[in-house]
Amino acid sequence: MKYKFVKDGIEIVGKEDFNIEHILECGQVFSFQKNDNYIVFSADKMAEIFEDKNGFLIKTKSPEYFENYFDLKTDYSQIKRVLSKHKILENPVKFGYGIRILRQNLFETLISFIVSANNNIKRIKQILFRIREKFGRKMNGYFAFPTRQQLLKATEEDFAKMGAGYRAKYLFEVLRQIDDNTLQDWQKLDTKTLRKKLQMLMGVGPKVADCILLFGFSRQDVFPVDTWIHQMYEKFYGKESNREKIRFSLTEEFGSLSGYAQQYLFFFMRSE
DNA sequence: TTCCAGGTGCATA
DNA sequence: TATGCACATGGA
Repeated sequence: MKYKFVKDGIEIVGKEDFNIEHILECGQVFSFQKNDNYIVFSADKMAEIFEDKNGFLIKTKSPEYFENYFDLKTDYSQIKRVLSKHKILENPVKFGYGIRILRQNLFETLISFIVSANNNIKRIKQILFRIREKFGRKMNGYFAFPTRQQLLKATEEDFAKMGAGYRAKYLFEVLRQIDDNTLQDWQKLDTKTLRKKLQMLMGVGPKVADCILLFGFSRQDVFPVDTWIHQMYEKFYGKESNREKIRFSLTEEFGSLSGYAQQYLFFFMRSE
């Protein structure tokens, strides 16, 4: 995929490997709005994405940040070629052709996916927007995602009032289990060790850990198994199984491309 | 009214 | 190690 930096941001040429609807609606991210165009918020940055007949314009004041965020240097055509050879992924890859796995802010990803547990996407988005509004820095026309220091001011009741439900306690606790540098420091760990570290955090089990690994730490060798993937697996492979076995089986099958495979499947399943 | 949503923590055997 | 249950909330 070709892209270039322009005056207002980044210009994406072509539509085969970049589709903003696929990217934002495939369940990997919750902080975005759809008006006439999509607007996405990440940490304290924002971008508005415009579509024209040749491709897309990522309008932003932080082009380098969003070049990384949208993973523009990775060749998704190649990934899709390999994955399409798996029977189960043939249609999902066609359907979600424009998906890219985002490289999201670590702290924001941690908080977001703790909120996501046993919750639905619409409500997850609402809760996270309230957290931004109440504790994030006011920017020009939007709110930044709060830093750990800002969120330390929140009480458990504050999180509950914002709709977090029983996860309010997890949020309150996890902020005190890490310090300001913990997640950055963990980047040097291998995936298996990092996964164990994450699961020691309050509200972080196998599924949430895998999402943080994939969408925050860019570890594409993990395969988050949620209710949708669980359903899909039992339907397609025709056998009952538990999440841990499914996770093992699918990471064996897809290896270093597990995370990509998972996103095409998840997006496809949810569309049906 | 009951079920479900990108599950996890905790008690129990 | 594995299983069962409780857990906030709101839409279908």
